[in-house]
Amino acid sequence: MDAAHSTINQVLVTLFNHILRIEENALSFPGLSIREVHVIEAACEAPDTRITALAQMLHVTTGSLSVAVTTLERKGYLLRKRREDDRRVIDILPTEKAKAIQKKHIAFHQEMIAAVMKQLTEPELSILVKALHGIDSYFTEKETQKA
Amino acid sequence: MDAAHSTINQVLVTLFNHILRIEENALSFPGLSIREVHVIEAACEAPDTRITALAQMLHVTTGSLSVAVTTLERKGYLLRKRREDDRRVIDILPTEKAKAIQKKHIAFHQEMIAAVMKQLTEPELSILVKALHGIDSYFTEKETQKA
DNA sequence: CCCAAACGCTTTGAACTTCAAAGCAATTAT
DNA sequence: ATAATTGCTTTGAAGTTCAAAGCGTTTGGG
Repeated sequence: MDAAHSTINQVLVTLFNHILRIEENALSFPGLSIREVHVIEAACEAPDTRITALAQMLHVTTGSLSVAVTTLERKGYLLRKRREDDRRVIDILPTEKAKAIQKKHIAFHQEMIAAVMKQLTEPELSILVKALHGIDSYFTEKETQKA
Repeated sequence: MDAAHSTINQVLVTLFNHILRIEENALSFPGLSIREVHVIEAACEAPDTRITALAQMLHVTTGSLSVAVTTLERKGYLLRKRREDDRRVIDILPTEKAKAIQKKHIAFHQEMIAAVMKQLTEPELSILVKALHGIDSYFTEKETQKA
């Protein structure tokens, strides 16, 4: 492969690995595993969402999520609320404690984006967005093929 | 936050999640978990590496890696080779079967990069590389702070 | 030279995560 | 009414990870 090819590959791979590990550090809270933090975040981003839907977002089975919600409820981060119009359905609600976690996550993202933008001019930024969009739509296509 | 800010955040987050899931699909082989595939890849990228060093690369304990190597050896992907000059040390070697897995991983990357490059002009590409580098160095800095 | 300390890997036991499948309660359709 | 479906929970098994203990090998101090 040619030089540009290999450069892009390199930088994408290392960046990706970096983000994975840094996010793990940024999102480590005492008494919470990474998985649990992800559940909390999903519940914050989509409050009043039922177990099944939340499980789909997180790509786990409802059984797995049910277990996770139980422990997070016990730890004081989530609440179960039975729907009155259909009492089979249970909505998940984040507590204030959960929202505090989410707030730190958002701050982490803000900081990251600010670091990116600081280094680029206006036109460079739009090229970056275009490129990332392009990559993403490629992947979206790929994924819908599989499914 | 302003529009550019939120756009970049959006596209980075969705792209990141896409890559995570797509790579899981692309790298799913019958009889191998994602973790196992990652161990195989590390062993291919750094052949003749001792257990301890490989464990550090993968960010797991030597105990965990020892277990993983045992099962991958049993499945025919890795080999243990005791060093003659220091018989405490064990190097890990990939078998041909492991290299075949790695080959598919590389092909996946090639395809991904090709998709990116196809959508951008030469100067756009260099801006992308610059931007990604910038993000990465920001993270590298962050990480060394923690450590 | 010998023995203690250090080193490198493996084993073990516990904790956690996840899933598939079975179970239970509520709703819908026949 | 009651059978089928839906939504969530429970259960049992498998996989992953870690800390700590264990075992063989090497190194260093006396």
